[in-house]
Amino acid sequence: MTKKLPPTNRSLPIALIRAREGVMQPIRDMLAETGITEQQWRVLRVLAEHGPQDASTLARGASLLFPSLTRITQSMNSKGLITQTRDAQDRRRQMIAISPKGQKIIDDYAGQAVQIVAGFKAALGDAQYEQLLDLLALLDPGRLD
Amino acid sequence: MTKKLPPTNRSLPIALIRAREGVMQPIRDMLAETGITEQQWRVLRVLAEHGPQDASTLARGASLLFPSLTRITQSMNSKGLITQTRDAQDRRRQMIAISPKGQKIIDDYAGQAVQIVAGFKAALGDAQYEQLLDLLALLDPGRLD
DNA sequence: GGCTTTCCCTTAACATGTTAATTGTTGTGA
DNA sequence: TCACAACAATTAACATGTTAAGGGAAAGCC
Repeated sequence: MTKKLPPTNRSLPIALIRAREGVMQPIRDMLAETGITEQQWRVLRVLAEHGPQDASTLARGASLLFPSLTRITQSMNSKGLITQTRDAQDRRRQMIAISPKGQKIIDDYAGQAVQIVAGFKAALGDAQYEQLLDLLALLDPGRLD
Repeated sequence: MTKKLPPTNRSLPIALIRAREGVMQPIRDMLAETGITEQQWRVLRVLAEHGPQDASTLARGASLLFPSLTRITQSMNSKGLITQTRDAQDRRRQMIAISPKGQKIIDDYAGQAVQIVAGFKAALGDAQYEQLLDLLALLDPGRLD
């Protein structure tokens, strides 16, 4: 029995890509006027939610690969959105914190972001929305929070 | 009532990223030995499933942006995985077809790919798996197939 | 025909994803 | 203490994501 690939419109990886596309488009539109990218927005959110932390923790929290995070934090530091300080005890480790300027972006746009997500929630219905999050969490490789 | 952002671990965009990460990792591991990328695999799959087609149709089918597709097809053409011919009637249009070498990759690895997806399907259960695909389709911006 | 508009695709520029190699630091065991 | 493994972060190299601009070809209009 030669197993055949599912049609691409029922392919899980492709469905994930397309769903992400659909969800991100309005968010990207919103972020366009802030001058920051979607990933930089994630970094700010994680820092605002969990406070200052080292780069490894931040990478996990924002779901970014380390090399990406290195570039992103450099860029955000030069824009004054975050601060980076080397840990005194372990000089390999770097502590990253959100700056007032970064916090202001979060404060200014959190409302809009909530609205956008609320739109999707309404489109799916609360129950299905929560179930979707649950199912997605099952696919998450690092769900050890 | 100041609306607050949901915790990042219940954020839909982030959940989509993490789920995609989890699903793609084993697929990327498989593709590593083929020498092609995840996107090139998608292109081959769409061409194998739907036959030769112009670049615009292929871009939609493989969920790739046009500039990405231009680079990818150039690379795949030089590797002999696809063929590109300009349409005689409309010389703006480009027809793209899978080559025997490209088809061989599909044939050789389709079985493994099916196994990997079957693993996720088993982990979620058939019903939940299908429901996940349905929910994701609702978020797809271009679900006009 | 000549003009504009529209369409299909390509380039360009910059940011990120991804893997592998590298640098600087800390911990460890002989 | 000294060589060596383990660790945190960076750098490099290449592919893709994303937006904007460009270039050639077809379609419409006068």
